[in-house]
Amino acid sequence: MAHDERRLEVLRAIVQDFVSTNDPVGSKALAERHDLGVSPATIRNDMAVLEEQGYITQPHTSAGRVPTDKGYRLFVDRLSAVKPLSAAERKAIERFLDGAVDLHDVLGRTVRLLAQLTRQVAVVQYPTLSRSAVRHLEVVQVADTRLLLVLITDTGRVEQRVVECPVAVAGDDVAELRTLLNSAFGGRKLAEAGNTIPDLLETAPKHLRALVGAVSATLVETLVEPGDDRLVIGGTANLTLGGALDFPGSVRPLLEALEEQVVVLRLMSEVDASTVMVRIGGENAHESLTGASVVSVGYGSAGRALGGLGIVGPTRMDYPGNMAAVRAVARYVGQILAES
Amino acid sequence: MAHDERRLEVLRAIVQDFVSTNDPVGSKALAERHDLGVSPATIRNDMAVLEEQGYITQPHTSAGRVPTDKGYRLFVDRLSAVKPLSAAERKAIERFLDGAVDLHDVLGRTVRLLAQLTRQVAVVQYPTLSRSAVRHLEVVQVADTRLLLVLITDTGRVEQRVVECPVAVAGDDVAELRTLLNSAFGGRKLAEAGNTIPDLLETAPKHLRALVGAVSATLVETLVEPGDDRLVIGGTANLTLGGALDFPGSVRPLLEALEEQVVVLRLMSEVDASTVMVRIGGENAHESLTGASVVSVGYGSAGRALGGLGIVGPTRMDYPGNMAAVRAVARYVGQILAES
DNA sequence: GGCTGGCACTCGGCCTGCCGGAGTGCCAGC
DNA sequence: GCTGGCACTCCGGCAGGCCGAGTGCCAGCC
Repeated sequence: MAHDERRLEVLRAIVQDFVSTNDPVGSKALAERHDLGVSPATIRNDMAVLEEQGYITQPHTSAGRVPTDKGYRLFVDRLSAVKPLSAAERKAIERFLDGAVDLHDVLGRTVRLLAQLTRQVAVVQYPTLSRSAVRHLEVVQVADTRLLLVLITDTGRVEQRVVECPVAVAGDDVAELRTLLNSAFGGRKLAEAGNTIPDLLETAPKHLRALVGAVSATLVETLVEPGDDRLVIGGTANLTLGGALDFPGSVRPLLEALEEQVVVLRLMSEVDASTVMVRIGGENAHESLTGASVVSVGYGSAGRALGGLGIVGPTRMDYPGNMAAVRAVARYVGQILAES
Repeated sequence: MAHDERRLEVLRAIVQDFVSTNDPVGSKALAERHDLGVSPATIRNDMAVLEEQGYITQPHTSAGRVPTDKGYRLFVDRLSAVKPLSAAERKAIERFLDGAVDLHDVLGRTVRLLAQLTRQVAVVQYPTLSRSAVRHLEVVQVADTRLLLVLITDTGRVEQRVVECPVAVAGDDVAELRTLLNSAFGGRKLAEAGNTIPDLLETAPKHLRALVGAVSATLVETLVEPGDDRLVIGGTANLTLGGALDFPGSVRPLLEALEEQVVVLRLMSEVDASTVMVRIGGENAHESLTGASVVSVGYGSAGRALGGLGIVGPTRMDYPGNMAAVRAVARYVGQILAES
């Protein structure tokens, strides 16, 4: 029905206006700014229906309307077209990310870029260890019974762990251990590494067994634990952009949740490499995020999500623009990591 | 003179009261809360003098007095006794930092600990590369003409760089290169590494010269550039603790400066391992910090400062307490890093 | 000479009442 | 089913007045 059509059009107009002005939007202003072809009075009727259906709400009588979480949801699902990035923005992405010297640098630049592009808080997860493969394992002796195990993944991530050995380690053993480990784990996905350990223990020369056992135990602990996933966060200053308007309960709990990382990591673990995920306000499981929206997507190459990245901001955000930015940045990061 | 004595005592009382209550403090309240042995009227006279000398100021007529930067400076220099940490706090430091698995973890815990202890923003610098020594250099081939150089320092820091080689690298060359590099740089301070390069180039087997050249160039670039120093920041949520009172111009510029890192890195480069440095308000060179105070100190072992750590907060802070916390944490971190 | 109590003064914060504007809901008419 | 008109509501800002906190100054006292 043309009737419902227009009502959705009104909702779209409300969302757009409210996002850009940050003021509750009234029927008159809507009629002026948008070519809806009807009078304010008619719009009022539509608004009353929209409010009854729960898509919009009034902060108080005689204020304009504001979209609810449900309203934003409908907007994102049905009313927003994908907004292509401007040429300048594409250029900025390239300029920003090219010339990064290592993974740390790539992700650091990514988070700054995303924050700048979207004017929101940006979050980038390091490539998940469990989905990465071993490029190289290095063993360095630091003391008689203490080794430093350095893991280098195919995504360029480097992790280190100190391994306490049950017995003193001879100098020659280190080299032997190194080749042993690399031939056992090299090229393998870390998620599968656990399976090869029994084999490895069996075939290892006797004098190395204890050593191999200790080292592989550490290795497995390091990668099985999802708590070892890392996060880079940037643009927190953007939280204060909208004054106290965007986050009525102050930005404090949000900052705390971001620093805690646990909450955000859980979010990132749900990403998918092909579709941008949007969680609006109350859709977020964790309480500290119920006043915020999260736009996230996985990055990686060939459909394999290495990790997630995204933004966190007020529910009053430019969804189409931010979704486009997040997707574009993720693609580019995926490319860069595939190259190196 | 007993006269001046008391005036300083009044200043101390003002600082203490203002820090704990966040309200401008008046003569009457001062006389009640502190045993100054004189009447409010006398205190008023002293306050008038202190104000004339620039140690305190009135936000407006008929409000109490508030210390100026100069007042805090005098307080820190002459009026504050070192406040020993409570047993519980010492315990907390140990509990928090023990059990860290690697450098990243140690510094991450440190920053959380400091933020929690002081209720301010905490900043921890990674051990400076130039002051560290090479524990091990690892070379991994990623492509025909591309090597991954991994540097492990004696402080447990791991850095990686991709090296583009002028010629294709043979598999055997990698192992040779590795031993060569390690015998040349192993155990050496990175700051001196540059000097050994000419020697190294001369003694290197001919077929490796180009390779060695490329690798050592990357190595030097990595360590000479101070921009490669890293920072961990935590507790930014604490900036919002005092409401809008502590940072009238909003916390925005401060958050931006912290994320920028450059400003903070410069601060950290000036630390000294033996004395806690306090910069109050306008004493900070950078404009974004003129409304804040910084308490910092170097950490390390045996007088050698590996890096800096500290806190950033409002000028209205508990200087003695924060100085004690910063010093204690730095000591403990130094110990832990010396052990590993 | 320095301290003290008293007193007049200042000024910000808060509460009150008031008004205008924005926006709504409803209704009758087209 | 849309539209113009109208009465109603309620927020936000403004002016005025009061109160309290705090000061500066002065005369008197030790």
